Amino acid sequence: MSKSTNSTSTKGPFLIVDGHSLAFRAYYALPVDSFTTSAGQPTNAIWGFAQMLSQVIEAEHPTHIAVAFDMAGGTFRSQMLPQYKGTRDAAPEELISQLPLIQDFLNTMGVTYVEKQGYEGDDIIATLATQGKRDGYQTLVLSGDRDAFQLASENVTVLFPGYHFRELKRMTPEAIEEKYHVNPQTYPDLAAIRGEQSDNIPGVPGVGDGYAARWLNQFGSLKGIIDHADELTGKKGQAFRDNIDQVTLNRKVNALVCDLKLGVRVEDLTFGHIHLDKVNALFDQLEFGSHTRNKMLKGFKCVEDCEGTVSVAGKETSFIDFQEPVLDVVEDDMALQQWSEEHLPSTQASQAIAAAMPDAAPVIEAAGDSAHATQTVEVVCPDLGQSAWYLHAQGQAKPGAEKLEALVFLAPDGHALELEAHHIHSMVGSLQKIIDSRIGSCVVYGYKENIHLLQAASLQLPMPLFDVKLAQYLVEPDFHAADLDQAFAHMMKVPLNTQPEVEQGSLDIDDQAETEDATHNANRMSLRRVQYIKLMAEHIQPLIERRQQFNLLRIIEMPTSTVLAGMEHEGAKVDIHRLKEMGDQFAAEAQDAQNIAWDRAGSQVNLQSPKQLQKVLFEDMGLKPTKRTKNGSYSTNAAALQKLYVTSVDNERANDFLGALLRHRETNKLKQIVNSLMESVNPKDGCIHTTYEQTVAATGRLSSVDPNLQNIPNKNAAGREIRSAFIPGENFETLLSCDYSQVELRIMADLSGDESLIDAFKSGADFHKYVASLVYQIPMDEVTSDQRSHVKAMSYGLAYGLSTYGLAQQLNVSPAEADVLRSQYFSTFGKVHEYLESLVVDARVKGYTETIFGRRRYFPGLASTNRVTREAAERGALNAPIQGSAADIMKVAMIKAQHALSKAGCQSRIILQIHDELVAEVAAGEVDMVSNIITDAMEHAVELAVPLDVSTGIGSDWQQAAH
DNA sequence: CAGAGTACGTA
DNA sequence: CGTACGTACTCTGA
Repeated sequence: MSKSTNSTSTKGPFLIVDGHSLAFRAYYALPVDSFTTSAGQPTNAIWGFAQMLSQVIEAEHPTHIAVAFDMAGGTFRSQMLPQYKGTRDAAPEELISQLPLIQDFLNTMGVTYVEKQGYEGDDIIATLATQGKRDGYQTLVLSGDRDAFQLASENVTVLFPGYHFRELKRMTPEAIEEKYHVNPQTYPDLAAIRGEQSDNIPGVPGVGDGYAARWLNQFGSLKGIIDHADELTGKKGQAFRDNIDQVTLNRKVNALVCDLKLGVRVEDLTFGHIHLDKVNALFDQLEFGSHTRNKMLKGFKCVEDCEGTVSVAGKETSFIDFQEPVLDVVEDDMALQQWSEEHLPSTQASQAIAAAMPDAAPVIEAAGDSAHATQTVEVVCPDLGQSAWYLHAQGQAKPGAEKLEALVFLAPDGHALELEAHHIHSMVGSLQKIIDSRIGSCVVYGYKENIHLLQAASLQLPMPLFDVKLAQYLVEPDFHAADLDQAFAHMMKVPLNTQPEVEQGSLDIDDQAETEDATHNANRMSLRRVQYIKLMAEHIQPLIERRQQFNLLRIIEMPTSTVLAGMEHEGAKVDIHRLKEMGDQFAAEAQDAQNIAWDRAGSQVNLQSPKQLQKVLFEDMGLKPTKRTKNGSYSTNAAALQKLYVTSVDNERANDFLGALLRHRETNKLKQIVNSLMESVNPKDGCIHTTYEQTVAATGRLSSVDPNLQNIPNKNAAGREIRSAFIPGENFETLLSCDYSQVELRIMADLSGDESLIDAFKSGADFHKYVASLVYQIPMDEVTSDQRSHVKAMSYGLAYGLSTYGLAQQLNVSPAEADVLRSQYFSTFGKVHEYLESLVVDARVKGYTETIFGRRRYFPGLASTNRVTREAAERGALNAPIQGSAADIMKVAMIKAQHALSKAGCQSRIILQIHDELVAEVAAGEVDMVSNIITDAMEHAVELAVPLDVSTGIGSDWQQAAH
């Protein structure tokens, strides 16, 4: 129903769409990564466009629609303003390629689109809006271009996408006045003063909407301000006077032409005849999924005269259906038992499902038979809708501070149960029984978080059937949602925080504040979230199935969650006094360095402010800058400072300053690290409980947050000292550290099948020295340390897509020398070269890369016409399968190690993972056994063509355990 | 007060 | 002009 009924117009609404601006907004609002067909055609813009159009049609029921497009080539504006780019010409190729598809889409929708050489879509819109007004239509202009605001009037409303693309703001004259304090007619004056960054139009520097509006209201119009320019005070006034020419030009450019000859009449632009079969055919071609498609078509379907069935692959489907669950109440154990028997899948059914699922450890044994685990039998995931129940735990999942607030169950029959904390406590026994007996058919969002939450109530959560969060990570590793709600919004392509039961709610700008009490609200959220999990699970399960990633999910990711949850829960013990000592010492050194720096600088510069440092170094001291930052300013990073330091020996004051600054940088950083570690120590147990993020790193690695224990200094002696604060826990004796040597290179050797490299690893000799002797064709004992380190850098650079330029810079040699090294290297290891090239080629063909366990990462950037973008994607495609396979292998090793430790009845446990290193705390008398178990698990996580080498060390702290 | 920019720690 | 991360700090503009 139209919301703009307070007008004298009776016809319409007439919807005018700024095609290009909308496509542009959609393109940048939606990740192109997740919207690309298997043939590499990006579809994010068309999807967003269609989605937005559908939403507006559903909400506004327009009777007439026109879509205006820019045409390629300049306009009269680009002639007036040289830096003005016709927005279309400035668009990225990935967007341009979608414009014809958008027009195809409009054709299938029976929507007319209009373009005119030499003019922009804006002018067409202005002309149509003028015609609509003249002919008595209630008119809506859908545009992300603020220039359209000048068209707003009693009968013309501009629909403007907000920060979130799908949130439309109704820009009526009143709304414009409220936001900008000027009327629509004056808006172009304001825009001319302020400028328009997106169109590359500079305004008056330092003057924003506020000042512009103040002046406009004081003098009535831009012309008025110019006439009284002398009266403007302050810096901003002067800035205005300095830029009058620019502003005048801006005003000419942003005036819209409203009397074009378009050859169409509004009455001919009727909307209503949709070619549904063609829409479906196009959407098939674009590989739009069923949920998203139906959601989108829902809007179009409500149009009268529209016949046909919305179908996907010939199958009748329904729209996203938020069926309200039946919320039951149980007060005691008995009722709970009864409820579970009545509504949850039977124990037998759950166990049958569980029986069909392999145990993690044995399957990994099977997978370990071959590096190419994708060839092992793929376990099939049962259809979730029929046989699964859903569990959602609400509360705080931070390790060491876990708190369970509520548990929500959703049964396959639509019955739901919500238990609050006090209930849970009194029913722990029966709850555990229910969970244990039916875990085989349970679906969760975030297994690891759920383990923590349930543990807070003394409940133990065995491995469920399916984890939506991990599944989503496997399907779209480059996307990371902050929470369940965001994940839902993203996966289902619906606006965030929209009440599912309220239709068309997303177009309201005046949200009514919820006045219900907090508890009730929290309950409603929990209930909604468990529904979200169900909908997401049903959406994502077929995708996992189609990609054959259920094994990866079941035998690697989910068991990894178990291991990580344990590590996080136990934490790593630290010597707090030792930390305090070090912190004080670093603080004193930093202070000392700062005093010297301040003395030499002659002022109290903030040494942590690059901006202030630039002034001191390059202005006051007159040093010659070396490197620029990407922003154009002069870099003050360590590398740049080091160079300055070396070249300023004759300038004592500057030299002293730089030396002190470098020292301050280093010690201050260490001070920060120590401080943050101290703040993270849990006072209850003296341990640091990090959180390992299992769904963040796009390659499949883990990351560590709050605090990050994967970047504790290790390169310099001073920093490495911090590791000595990590000690065994109370009932443990020593720390054991095991790390892989050159895993990534070994993976490359295996996957490339390069005999020379394989032999290099099999030889067991000093690897880099051995490789150097091959590359330089000299005996091993003649390899110089320079040669060894150059070859070492080359080897490591391989997996990063290192350029010869970068190599040269790192080795401090000429690019020519680096080039020679590279060709020598590749002629020695020809298959490695071929393999690396093939990674990129394959990724270009398939659109994604794959690790040895079938973990994918998509690279839409490979098809980009932008060199920087494309080459970055190429390096990513080179690196992802290698880094990712190493991550897979480490995960398998962790699972195996933990399995073996518990099987052997060891008390010892893994406490840290740093990508290629595991740290364990070892109980008395277990050193040899644990060392063997972990080493074995790591060495035999998979069998490659080369051995996996693990080096180990023990000590009374982490530093000593290093080797 | 959030976000961009810069810098820097790890594998 | 080297991949993958997380954190701390400053400065700026809504």
